[in-house]
Amino acid sequence: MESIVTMAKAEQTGSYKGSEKLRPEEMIYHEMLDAILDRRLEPGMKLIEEDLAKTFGVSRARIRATFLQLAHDKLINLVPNRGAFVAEPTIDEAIEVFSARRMIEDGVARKVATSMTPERAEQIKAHLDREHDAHHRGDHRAAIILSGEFHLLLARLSGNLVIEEFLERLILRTSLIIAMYESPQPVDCSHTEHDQLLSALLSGDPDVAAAEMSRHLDAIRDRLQLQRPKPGKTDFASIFGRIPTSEAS
Amino acid sequence: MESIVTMAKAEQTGSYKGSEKLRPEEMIYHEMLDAILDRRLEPGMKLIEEDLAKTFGVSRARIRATFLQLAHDKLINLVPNRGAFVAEPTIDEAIEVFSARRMIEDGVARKVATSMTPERAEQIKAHLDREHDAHHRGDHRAAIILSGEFHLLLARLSGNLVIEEFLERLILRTSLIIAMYESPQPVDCSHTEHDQLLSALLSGDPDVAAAEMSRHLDAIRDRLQLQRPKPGKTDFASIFGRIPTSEAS
DNA sequence: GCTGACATGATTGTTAACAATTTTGCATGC
DNA sequence: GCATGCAAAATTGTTAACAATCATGTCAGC
Repeated sequence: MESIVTMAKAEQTGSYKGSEKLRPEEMIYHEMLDAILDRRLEPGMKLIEEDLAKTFGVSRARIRATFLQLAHDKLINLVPNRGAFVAEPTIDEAIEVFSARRMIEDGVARKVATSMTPERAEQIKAHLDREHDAHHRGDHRAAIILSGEFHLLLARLSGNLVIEEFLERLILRTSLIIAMYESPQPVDCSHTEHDQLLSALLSGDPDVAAAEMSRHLDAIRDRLQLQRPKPGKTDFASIFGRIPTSEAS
Repeated sequence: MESIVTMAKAEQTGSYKGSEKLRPEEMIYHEMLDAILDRRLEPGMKLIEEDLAKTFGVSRARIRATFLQLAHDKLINLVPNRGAFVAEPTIDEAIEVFSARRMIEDGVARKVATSMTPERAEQIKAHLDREHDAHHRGDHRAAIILSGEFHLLLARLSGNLVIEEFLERLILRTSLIIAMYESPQPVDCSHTEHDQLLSALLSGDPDVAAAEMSRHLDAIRDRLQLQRPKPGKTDFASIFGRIPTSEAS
């Protein structure tokens, strides 16, 4: 899996679709990923097998296999005999994802800080340039994806493939969470925070690096509107503040 | 997912098979999991769809879906047009799994140590009793599984579902690694180490707890024979100490 | 005796049709 | 007007057959 990387690469060149020769199964997975993170597929939306099969020109069997992958990454929900729905991460889930990330990425920051080399520093700086660029272009979506890839880059530099893969999944979930809960006027300051993070990493002090990472992740979380559930299309319970018992309007 | 828990429960009562009414898809997943961890399915073994389908009395489609799940947990390898094979974790993979576990479980130990209550202590002690019991019964397999469940219990007490699920996968992989690389005469002292871990957790000091956890995980790893690859059935390269070029006997 | 092409069998990949289930719409009765 | 039951449509779940691919064994040629 290197979806985020692939996506970010595509962001640079423009469109993601068909920019590389992927096997159809991977292509479909990435297309759907793309659509979910881009909110063309809204949280809660029903995903009908046959429609998707026709859209992509493949059989339902392949769609079902893709569903299993997406469900494993918790980007969709699979309900027996009911079908597949774009995931709607709850506030509790969102909080747990950030908590898990802090737990893991503290360790990542520690390792990266204590194994820093000029070469690696350059790698990180090069990535930060791309982030700044996307931000100044006003390309919000590219900024979110590159921001995720920044964290993935650090995981890679930490030198543990297992952690890297796991974090990739968490970052995808985070992107979905951000898409769901971001403020109406997105105050996207993460690129500044990434600069500060680089400084902390360059200090070589693992405690400083970990503290900065925690602060950064908390900041992302706190910029979200995690106070009340953002009502989905039919979330009457939260709209009217009570458990739905009948269909009263 | 609560496979390990389910399996451990079954261990108590005796056989795992069919001890609970699971949906057939879950049943098959658990049966295969069971067989892999129990080494009835040896690492590298080919898994033929039709044979398994007949064995379990289901269609190939369901077997294929199960394969996707197992492959996602890295318990089998899926090779296009070739089929499914029981995973053969390499030494490097094994080391990375332990490294990742240390990274995560250090944090788990910290959290559990700082949130200990008499009730939770009792929960842990009760589990340790079961471990000792299995050990004195000489039930090696139950001991391995309960040992894994001990770590999973701590993850649960740490209060993060994301971490818990991730760690469950890593523990499953660890079980496979242990099955592959354990010493001929298994010196299974982990139950003693778990006692020490409990002491460290009860101290309430997060640093002490984390240090003990690291020591424990390193100890498990160091008890394995991770120096040279354990030859599979047809690993002539390691048997004869050279690259295979022809079929010379 | 060894190499390589070829045919054969085994296995995976794919498709389409059928069965089971759920959802939707409509009519009926209160 | 509203709930209930029923029928129809839509959708998922399952199966079996077919196509494509890979592994194996055989045999001609050198």
